[in-house]
Amino acid sequence: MRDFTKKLRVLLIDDNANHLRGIKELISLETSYNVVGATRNANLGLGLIKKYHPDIVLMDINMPEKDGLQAIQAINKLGISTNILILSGYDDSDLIYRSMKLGARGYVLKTMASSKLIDAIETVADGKVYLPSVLTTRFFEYFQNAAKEESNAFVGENLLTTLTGRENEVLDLLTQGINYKSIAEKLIISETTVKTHVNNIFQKLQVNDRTNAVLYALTHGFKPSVTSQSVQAAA
Amino acid sequence: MRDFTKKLRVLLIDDNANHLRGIKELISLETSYNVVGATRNANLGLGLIKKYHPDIVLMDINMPEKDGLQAIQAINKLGISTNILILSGYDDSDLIYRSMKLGARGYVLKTMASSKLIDAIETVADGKVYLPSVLTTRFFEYFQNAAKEESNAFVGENLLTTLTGRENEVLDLLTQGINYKSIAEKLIISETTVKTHVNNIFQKLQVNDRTNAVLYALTHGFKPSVTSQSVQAAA
DNA sequence: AATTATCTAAATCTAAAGATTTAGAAATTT
DNA sequence: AAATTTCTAAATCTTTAGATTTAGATAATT
Repeated sequence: MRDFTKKLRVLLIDDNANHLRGIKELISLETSYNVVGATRNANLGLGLIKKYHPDIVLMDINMPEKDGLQAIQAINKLGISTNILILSGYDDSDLIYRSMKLGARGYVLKTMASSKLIDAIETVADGKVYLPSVLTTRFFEYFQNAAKEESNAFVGENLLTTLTGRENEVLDLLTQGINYKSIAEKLIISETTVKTHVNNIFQKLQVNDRTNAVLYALTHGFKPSVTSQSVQAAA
Repeated sequence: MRDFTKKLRVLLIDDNANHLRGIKELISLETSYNVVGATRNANLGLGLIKKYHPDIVLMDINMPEKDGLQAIQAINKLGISTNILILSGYDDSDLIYRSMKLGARGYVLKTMASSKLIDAIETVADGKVYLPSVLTTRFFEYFQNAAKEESNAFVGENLLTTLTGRENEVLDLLTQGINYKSIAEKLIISETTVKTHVNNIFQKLQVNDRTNAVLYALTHGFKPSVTSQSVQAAA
């Protein structure tokens, strides 16, 4: 959670000197903000971020070539908990999408009212995400599709529930592509016992070989019941 | 896209008679809306939806028991292009999450200003999604996690790119858990040829058996290059 | 024209996987 | 106490799977 007793430290990156000045003035009007730096160059910006660890980086995406997107990646690779808010002149849904995918936390159009910009800064500083509604829709629909696929994995009875604890352990190792011998070593039981378990698994999952057992497991939400895992770690 | 020459047909469902009346009046003030029905019962609402095919269903989620969530599912099962906007007294992030997962397109708190409600209706009617910022963040982060996992599948060189066309076809069938004999039949080549291909695949993917080949394929974004698929469909 | 990549195929072999039956020990449930 | 489930194990057998070598026919490239 954000500390409201301290001023928000903001860094500006915009290759257009006029914009840079304008935004700086606009933000300086807010008493709760502190502009720790302003630069026209993405690389210089990176250095300043390393130096000052700002809470928010306000960055223009329409900088020389595709520097903007690369800068987002570079900033996130620093491992600093800085939230990136993108400023853009264009309402390009695909550009926003890519920016967000690379790790930006908000997107504001330059044509928007300045109150919206403050709104966005507050939202992003608060750890939340600020997006145009078109993009909210896009991300949501991505989620909904994934949720649908996920639920498809659970239609009908899930045969995985019929497996015993030991069978789950064996299936876990099968899904890692391990052969009988190694499974026996890992579980410290004989190879014939493993075969017995595997055959029981096949019958329960109604398959005839390990490949289909693994495929069944992966498409039906198999999650190993992390039993003896810690013990095996040493092996 | 929405047809702006026609009035938006809105249906209301809220078990509280006072709320129902209030919302109805509020919406009736808007000249571009047309309330085609208002009911206090979710089941009755379902009937009205079937009858009138409204553009928007404004529904209270806090109805008797968990009827609200079930109603969302029921409405979507009708296969009618109705957009559901949820009204709720509680700012319960998890309830919103589940509502949206089940197919709602927007969520508005009853404590919000009426202008926000109109905003939400417009947004949802426009085919977009309307969400509180907390939820926007949640959905976005879901997306970002997925995107990260996806990109993890492509770190380093992807050995899948070294496969020839035929090898891709064979691998495709391997990932379906099919054995040598059936693969040979499907591709109308001899079993020994299939073995040759499979061995070449193993070497290229640096694995020793089909299970690991399949696992490699699945974790590295393998998408069969849909070549002779149509031909095999008959087999 | 020569080289290389790809697809095809056979033969041979070894190793691994899978099927099936039987059975004892321990833990759980009825 | 009796019955059932689970985990263990062996023996035996059949069937795939996988490794390796060799090689002819096209197709694509240089």
